[in-house]
Amino acid sequence: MNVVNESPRRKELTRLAAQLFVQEGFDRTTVRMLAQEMGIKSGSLFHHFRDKQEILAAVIEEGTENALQIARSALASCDNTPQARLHAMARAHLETLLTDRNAHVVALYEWRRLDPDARDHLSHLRDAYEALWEQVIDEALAAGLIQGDRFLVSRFVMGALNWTVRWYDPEGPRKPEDLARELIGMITSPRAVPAAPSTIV
Amino acid sequence: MNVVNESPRRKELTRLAAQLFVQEGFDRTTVRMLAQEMGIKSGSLFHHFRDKQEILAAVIEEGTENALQIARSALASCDNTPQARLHAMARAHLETLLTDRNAHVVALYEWRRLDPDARDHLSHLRDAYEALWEQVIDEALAAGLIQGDRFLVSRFVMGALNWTVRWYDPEGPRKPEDLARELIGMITSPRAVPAAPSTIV
DNA sequence: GTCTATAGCGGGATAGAC
DNA sequence: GTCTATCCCGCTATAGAC
Repeated sequence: MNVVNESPRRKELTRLAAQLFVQEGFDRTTVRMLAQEMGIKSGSLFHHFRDKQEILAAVIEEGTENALQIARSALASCDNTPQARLHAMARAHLETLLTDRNAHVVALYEWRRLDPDARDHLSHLRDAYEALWEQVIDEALAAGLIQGDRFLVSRFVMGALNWTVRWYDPEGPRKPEDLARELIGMITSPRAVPAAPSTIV
Repeated sequence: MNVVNESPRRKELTRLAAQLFVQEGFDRTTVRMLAQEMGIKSGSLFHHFRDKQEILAAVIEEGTENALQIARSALASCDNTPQARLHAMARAHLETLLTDRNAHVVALYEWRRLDPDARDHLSHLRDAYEALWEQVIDEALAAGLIQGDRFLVSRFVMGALNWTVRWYDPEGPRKPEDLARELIGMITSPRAVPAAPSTIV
C-alpha cells in the first residue's frame, strides 16, 4: 500500500514521529506535538497523513521492515553455525531496538493501538520477522545447542530481548553486542558461548 | 500512606480499575468507563479517589504488594534447593500475571504513566520485589545451576516472563506452571529441570 | 455516598487562503 | 505544502442537591 506513498518527506516525518512515540507513548503524543517536532503547524500534518492512526501504521511498517532487513543481512553475512546465527539474530534485534531506539520499539510496544485494519495489513510483516526467529531457533534445537519447545523458546527469547527497552542504559558500559552474547550464553550449554563475530580471529 | 485508606469498598473499586487498565491501557481508560464498571456515575468516583492518577497508584501498589506476598510465601513453602526456589519464583510471577491477570500486569506495563511523586513512593515496593528475584538468581549462580552476570540474568529472566502477557492464551493447553518449568529448563543445565513442586514425590 | 449538571480544557480533524 | 482559524467532541474534575 505504501509502496506508492514513499516520498522522502514522508519518510522523514515518520522517523520523527517514531521518536516521539517512543518517548511519550502513542496515546500521549498529540498531533500538535508531532507537528512541532516536524517544524510545521498541526493542520499541515494532515496533508501527509490521513489521520493519527496512519502515522502509527507508517511507523510500525517502517520499524518492522527495517528490523526484517537488518536481520536478514546479519544472517546472510555471519558464519553458518547455529551459534553464530543465533547470536547474529539477537544482536540485530537488539541493535534495532537500542541503537536506533525508534520505529522497531514502536512496532513492539504500540502494536495494540493499531486499528484492526492496519493490524491485518501489517501482520504479514510481523509474522515474517517472527518466522525468521523461529527458523534460527529451530536450527539451534536441531543442533542440540538448546532444548525445549520451539514455540516457547522463541517467545521467551524474544521477550527477554524486547524487555531490554525498559531497563537498558545507552550511556552504560554494555553494548547491544554484549547483551546478545550474554543472552545466548545463558540459554546454551556452558561451553557453547560464541565469541564476537570474527573480528579478531 | 494507604494503610489508613484501605476500605473494602476502595479495594473492590481498585480491583475493577485494574481489569480495565489491562484491557484498554491507562490512557485510553476514561473515568466514565471506570465509573460504569463500578456501577456508579463518573462524578461519584472522585469521592473515593482524588484523581485518575491516584487510581493508577492504588492499582500498582496493590499489584506489587500482592506479587511480593505471593512470591514470599511460594519461597517459604518450596524445597530449599536453588532449582526449586527458581521454579517457585517463576511460577508465582506467572500466576500473578496470567491467572489474576490484573494489578500486577498494570504495575509492569503502566509504571511509566505514574507521576514522579507516585513513582518515588512506590519504587520501594518494586525494588523489594526485584531484590527477591536477584537473591534467588544469586543462589542459582552460586550453585552453578546457571551462568552469567547477575544483573543481566535477572533482567533477561524477568523480561521473558513479563512478555508472556503479550502472547499467552489462558484458553490454551499450557498452564503458568508449565511455562515456569520450561523457562527454568531453558536456562539451566540440561539435566537440571526440576519437576512439579513435590506433588507426586 | 451517589446523583445531576456543567465548567474548562485540550484533543483530532477540516476549510479555505496563500 | 503550509498557514490560520476554528469546529466539535470527549475528557477530567468540580459544585451542590439529595
